[in-house]
Amino acid sequence: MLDKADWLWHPSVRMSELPKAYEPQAVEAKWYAAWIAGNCFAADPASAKEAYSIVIPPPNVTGILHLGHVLNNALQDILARRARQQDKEVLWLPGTDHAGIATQAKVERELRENEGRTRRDLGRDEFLKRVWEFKEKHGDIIIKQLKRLGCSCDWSRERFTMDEGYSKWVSHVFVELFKQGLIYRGKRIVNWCPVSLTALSDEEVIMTPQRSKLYVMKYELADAPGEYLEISTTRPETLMGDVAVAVNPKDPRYVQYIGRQVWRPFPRAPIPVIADDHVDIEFGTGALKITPAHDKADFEIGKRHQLAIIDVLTPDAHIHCPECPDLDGLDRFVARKKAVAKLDALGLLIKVEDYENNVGFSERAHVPIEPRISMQWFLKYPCVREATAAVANGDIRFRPERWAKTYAHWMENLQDWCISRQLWWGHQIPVWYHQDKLAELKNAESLDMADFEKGDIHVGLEPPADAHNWVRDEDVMDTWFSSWLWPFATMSGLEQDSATLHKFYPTNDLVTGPDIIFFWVARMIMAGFRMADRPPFKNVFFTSIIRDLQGRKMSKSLGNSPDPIDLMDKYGADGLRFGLLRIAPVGSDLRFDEVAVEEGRNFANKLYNACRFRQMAGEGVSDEGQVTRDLPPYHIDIMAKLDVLAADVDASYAEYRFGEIAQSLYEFLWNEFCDKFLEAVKLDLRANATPQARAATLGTFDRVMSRYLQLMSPYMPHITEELSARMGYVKDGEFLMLKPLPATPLVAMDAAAAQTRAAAIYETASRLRNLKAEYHVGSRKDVRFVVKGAVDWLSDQTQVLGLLAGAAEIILDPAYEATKGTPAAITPVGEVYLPMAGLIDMATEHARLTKEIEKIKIEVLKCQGKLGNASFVDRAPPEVVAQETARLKDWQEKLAQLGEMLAALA
RNA sequence: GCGCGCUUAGCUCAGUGGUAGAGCACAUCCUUCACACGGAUGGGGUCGCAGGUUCGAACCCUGCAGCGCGCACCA
Repeated sequence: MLDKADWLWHPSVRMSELPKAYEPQAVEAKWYAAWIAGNCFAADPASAKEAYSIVIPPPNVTGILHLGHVLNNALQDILARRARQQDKEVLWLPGTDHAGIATQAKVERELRENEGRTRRDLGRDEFLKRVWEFKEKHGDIIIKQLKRLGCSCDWSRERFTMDEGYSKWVSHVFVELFKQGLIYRGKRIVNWCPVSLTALSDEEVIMTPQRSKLYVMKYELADAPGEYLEISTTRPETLMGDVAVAVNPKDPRYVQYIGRQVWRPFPRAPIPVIADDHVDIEFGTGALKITPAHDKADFEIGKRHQLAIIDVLTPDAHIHCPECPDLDGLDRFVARKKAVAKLDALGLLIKVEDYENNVGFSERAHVPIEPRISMQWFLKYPCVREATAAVANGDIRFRPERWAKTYAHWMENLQDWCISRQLWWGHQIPVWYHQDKLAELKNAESLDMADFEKGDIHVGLEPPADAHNWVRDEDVMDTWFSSWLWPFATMSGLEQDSATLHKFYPTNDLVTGPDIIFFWVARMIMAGFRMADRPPFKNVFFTSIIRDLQGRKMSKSLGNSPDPIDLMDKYGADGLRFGLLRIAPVGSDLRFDEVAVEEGRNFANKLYNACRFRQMAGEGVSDEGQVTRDLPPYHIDIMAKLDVLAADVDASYAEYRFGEIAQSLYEFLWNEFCDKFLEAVKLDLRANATPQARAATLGTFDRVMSRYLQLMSPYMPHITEELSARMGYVKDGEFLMLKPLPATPLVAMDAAAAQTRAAAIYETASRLRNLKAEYHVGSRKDVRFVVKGAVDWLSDQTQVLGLLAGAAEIILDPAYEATKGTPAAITPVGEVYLPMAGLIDMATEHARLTKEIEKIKIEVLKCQGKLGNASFVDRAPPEVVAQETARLKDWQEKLAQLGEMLAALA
């Protein structure tokens, strides 16, 4: 048994003695600790209950929480908590990702800044030791932050993509796919990041429009001095790697040149003019220089024409060309300028045009990537057909559905995945090369099962027995090559946790951002089929991408990304969750405004105060007996509305319409429960109320509130748990979060008649308040209304109506003869009059109006002063000027109106 | 070039065939014993534009414009 003394509300502390404003911080920490102590988040694979599971999209192990995480994880928490209320056995499996490039880059930067050393200075083993230390130091920050948010993950099952068991799976899959012939090694053009010094997959390259230049130059024909071929290029710095000039065979301008040679200016050498269909006749001059080492298309053309490959760039994108000493060693962009100057000096530069083209940038290092030939490992995706079909036929359902199209399109155009990275932090490729064959293998064009079968390489989970004769491949695998196994591998170390896997795989819901649909979602689906013959999840919910109010993506460099921890300090975790969820649209991006979180906090406060009111109003003597027709209509009405709310919430969950749920919960509590019901029953809670009325009212309150708190619990778990405990809605030692949802509605009878009456009273009260305001007695409590032609049941409700309308008395007078000019309104309960006699004394009213007019005149002058001020009009934002202008107009109208009233009095 | 979204009040967004909505902001009133993180009242919208379908269109269809995103190409 857990010790409750330090966290449960002490009975001697009454609500009424508590602060007027809800203070979430202590409450949230207290309940999170209680849930952990109560083992509330643990998933039991042996349970007989229906299983419900989610795996967390693992955040980067050294990352820190941002708003995207908050939205994403709040949604998962809501789903997990809702499933527990539906009495399911819930597993929300947490963990972190080793994030190869990101983490390694962080440690390398720290190393450089603190010690002035590089990873190579340390060597692989020592460096990896440092990364692990870094991970130990920073690795649990984001986990702690998720706990602060209230996430109900089964922390006993926390996994890391480089855990021993997990790593074994990664290698195992590599070995399997290699033996299946889907993984091979080859020399290809890859996306090379010259800062991270590694290959990248196509998905890690961000195409960005750039303002650049198109250079037009000319190469002299070798057999016809003085005759030139014009060529356009954006990359003159690579021309030392040119091995040909290509033209389209259908281009009449150039047919005569095909098969002849032109002079490459530097290093000066003759290169052939070749014909290739790839060349676009329309573009530039229609002649294309071919640099197979530095362009993907050129590489293909080079292969078709058996051209040589001349690599003129180093891995960090400096020129390597000893034959051109003036360029050798220069950075690629410096060399570009120099090469252009050289061409110009040789008289070969014709013109330079401004030109916009797309340049691929490294996702992490934010520099242009370099197409580069290198030896890399590639994967031909497995189970493509099954994975494509699963989404197309609805076995896996995407929400919003339109992402299925994006997925299908990508699946149809799959390119082999470059899975090797020239990093140290990650899962090292489980391939060993035989010492004797090393040189040979290094230069091999490709490497696959054939080499394995010859015994030249070893591919396996363990090193070969005679390890000293073998050298292990130095590369590690792409991080996503481990994350794509996440749903499966987290539930099964190599020593299979078959019970967990059996109970909780496949998972029910995946909640993630649409930006990683290719990186992660699609690949997980393929891996799921490959590993378990089944899709890894049934539903994928794609969250909104969070932007700032200007519509820009949140980013560290823009500084437009609020720290969720600050927001939780200010507004509480519940306030942040609820506020964010309430504005999250279904299919589009979300523009974040801190005001939303403030509203979340305000809402928590409203809820807290509604409960505080109930506790102040009476001890726990509530009558929760049968709901009968004898109850006042307001009671039946609010209970019926609660039933509708529960049904609406249910339907919205089925459609994953989370914002709608939050909105319904918000409106019910604020507009229906507090503004209407609580106001209508206040009389019954006063000291002079009958004990029966009082008990009935407390009974209705408790029935509605206990169910309401339960419905709200997944969104605002802490405050609802707190209030349920304090109000006695859950027993000591039990938890609201584990309490199953009620199976039956509150109101079994037909509530229509009562609801009609309640609605009529609320509607009438609103009309009467309106009437009062219109006649400038909005704040007066001493008004009397007279109802003529009242509906027959109104006599029972005059007190409530008076309270709601802010009137001293509601008089039913079928024979009432209103004096001419008496304010009146037609209401659902009859004609209502507001006799003004005695309400307003001529002299006081005259004085009031005069005073009012003086005040307004000053305001008018103020506005006129501002607007008459040229610098204000010039400098203030247009909306402020418009606002002032509108204010001025308002004041002037008011002034005129009051003037008329004053004149009428006199 | 292909595809997908979006366009409704000053702002952020709901609203899918029947009298235009919410929150915030704004204006006025109220510190009345749950809550000023509150209550009441009010002003404010040719629902991007143009056609079409319909008794009736913010909603369905077509076209156009603007904004955003993804993919492909880019010498």
